[in-house]
Amino acid sequence: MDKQTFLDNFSNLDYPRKTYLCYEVELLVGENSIPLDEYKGFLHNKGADMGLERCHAEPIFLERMASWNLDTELHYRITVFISWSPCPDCADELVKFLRENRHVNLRIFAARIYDYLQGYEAGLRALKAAGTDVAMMTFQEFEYCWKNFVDHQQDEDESFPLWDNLDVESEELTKNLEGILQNQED
DNA sequence: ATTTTCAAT
Repeated sequence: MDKQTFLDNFSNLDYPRKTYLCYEVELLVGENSIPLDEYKGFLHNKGADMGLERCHAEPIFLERMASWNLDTELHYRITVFISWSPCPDCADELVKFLRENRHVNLRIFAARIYDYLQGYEAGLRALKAAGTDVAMMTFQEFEYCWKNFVDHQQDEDESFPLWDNLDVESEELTKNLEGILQNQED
């Protein structure tokens, strides 16, 4: 991914009107995990521009996961870094996928909480109930994505240019998320 | 004083 695209979209201080999703897959063998680089990448939602039907990032990702045909006899961990947390509908779709794919374990790190649509809290709780670890991205995850999903070309060692208040915002969002996930109402 | 949310004007 382009540097500026990453910084613009994953900043936890802004409100971009699009969503990027980075993903990677590990094969779990006993206590070991083996990265499967062939299933690593990123995507973004489709807008209504250019006549395309709009689609959130998650359905696109679900389609991609299904196309991998991961071996049902094996066990995988899929890690997702997404700039906006899943909306209620997408959360339901993810839960449905996880119910049908017990060999897949999902972790989601979100840069920001998408709290625009009603029922977003219940959606996030449903994901957690389905066994997904849902957490906010912290410096560690931002830096990890910077190193693993951003193109650096000549500057291989270019360090992650963190922004002011990254940690403050991340901590605040983490508190909000924990409150949402602990709440029993649905 | 401080919006913005997977666009559309």
